[in-house]
Amino acid sequence: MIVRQAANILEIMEFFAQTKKPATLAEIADHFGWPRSSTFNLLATLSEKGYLYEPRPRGGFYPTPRWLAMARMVSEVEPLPPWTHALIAELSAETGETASITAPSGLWAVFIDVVESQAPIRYFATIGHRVPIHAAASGRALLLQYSREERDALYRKIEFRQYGPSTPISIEAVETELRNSTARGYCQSFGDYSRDLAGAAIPLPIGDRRLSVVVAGPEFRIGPKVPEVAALITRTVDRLRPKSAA
Amino acid sequence: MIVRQAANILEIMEFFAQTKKPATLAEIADHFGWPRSSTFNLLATLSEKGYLYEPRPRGGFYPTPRWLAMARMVSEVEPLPPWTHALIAELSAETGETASITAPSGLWAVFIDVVESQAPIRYFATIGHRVPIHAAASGRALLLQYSREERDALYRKIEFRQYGPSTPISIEAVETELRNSTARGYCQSFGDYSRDLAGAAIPLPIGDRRLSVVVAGPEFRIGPKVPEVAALITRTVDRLRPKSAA
DNA sequence: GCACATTGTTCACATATGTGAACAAGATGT
DNA sequence: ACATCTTGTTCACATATGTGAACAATGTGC
Repeated sequence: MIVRQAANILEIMEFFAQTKKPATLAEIADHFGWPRSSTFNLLATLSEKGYLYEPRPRGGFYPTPRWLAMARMVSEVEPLPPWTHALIAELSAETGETASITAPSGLWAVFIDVVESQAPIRYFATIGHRVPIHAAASGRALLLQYSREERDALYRKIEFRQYGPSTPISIEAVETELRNSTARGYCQSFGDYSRDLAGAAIPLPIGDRRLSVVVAGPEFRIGPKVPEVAALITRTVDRLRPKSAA
Repeated sequence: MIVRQAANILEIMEFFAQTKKPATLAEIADHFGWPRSSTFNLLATLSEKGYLYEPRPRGGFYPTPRWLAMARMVSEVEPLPPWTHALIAELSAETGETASITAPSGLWAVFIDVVESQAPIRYFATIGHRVPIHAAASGRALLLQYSREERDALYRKIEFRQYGPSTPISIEAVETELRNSTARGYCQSFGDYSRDLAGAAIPLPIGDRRLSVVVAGPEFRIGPKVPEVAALITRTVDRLRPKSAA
């Protein structure tokens, strides 16, 4: 069950992150098509808890810096080492595609850092974006770091869906693709989950954390270049990763 | 009406900001005394929206960097100039008390930046904290920047409560205190809102924004020194504020 | 390797919650 | 200064939502 009002306050914050200016109750209500009264309750709750304020009289609401203070506190734990951001920045610049770091989360691979392509047609992904762990290059690069027992535990929960023509829809299909990936030296996907999307990924263990790097873009553009993109990822990781780290 | 589930996800985030480590469903449910099933729904909602993930298998949930990305986006609009943080940092260091920048929000003054005292007994305030605009030194320093008409509009909505012996409980009492503050050169409060709390504040207009600086602490410690603290605030603002700015 | 304890997940129902309609307060234009 | 339009606020009721109990899956100790 999705908790509507919990989701709504995230929507409100995302709205402010986009518009980047104060908004009145009426504007917010209209934007989402919510009743005034419901919007009123939400804004009152956020204000009372100190997360929203009215910068100027009748000038509408805006988030307080409290969000930033809170986000900083949670993010200073286990921050990604700086070289990982440099890594995806460089990969994105070299390839012109979107590059990301992903982490496992149950049955999903979650994007925890993203540098977007600048191309007009591009893979639009944001931090927090999720893809099924077995049906994406990034996810399979995570699965490669699991033991067979751990993977089996996941497989039991997955309901295999045919997202696209090439989606692996059985445990065996996934395991086969993993073996192929090991032989090949990288993971790849051609629309396995998202239509028209292709990408290359490799595992990126850091300390005891299981992460992966992925470069992805429209199939027509990146498709033929997947092997060379994969090679570039490998080379760049080798160069940027400190020798001391595992 | 307070929207419970909206407030709850803020509670969850604050919980993570405090503990700074992943927590399982059971831990969170126990901490708040929530039913497992309700907690499950909340965590599922946050995960689905990309705000929570499970860093390692069966290792519990933790917020994704998406919070940080979002908070950064909203906060890069109208950031406070750097010298304001230097200002309260210096004031806190010099006085040993808590120093803050506040902004108006309807009937409240909201703390938008805070440097806490290091003393064991101290004014504990966080970014987002709110005090009634008419019953606190910081708030009155904001009111001084309003026109009489604007203040009247606020007065109509205030329900005057006797928070402490010295709380101004009428429009006239507030206006008198404002006139005294102007004559005195600074705003002060001795337990007007919070028991045992005293403070000094002055207006701090920046561009078209109406802000204030306040230094506050336990009455027994800061009480006798309020005039000299106020003088220190004024001097320090004069020194740090760029001459070009209004 | 089995029994027990703990954690995670589903579902039907009682009840807490969102909302439409009516009202109040401000803003806008003449 | 008045009438009109827009925005903000309250409240009672219909209904969407939280939750207890029962179940499943996983971890732990012997």
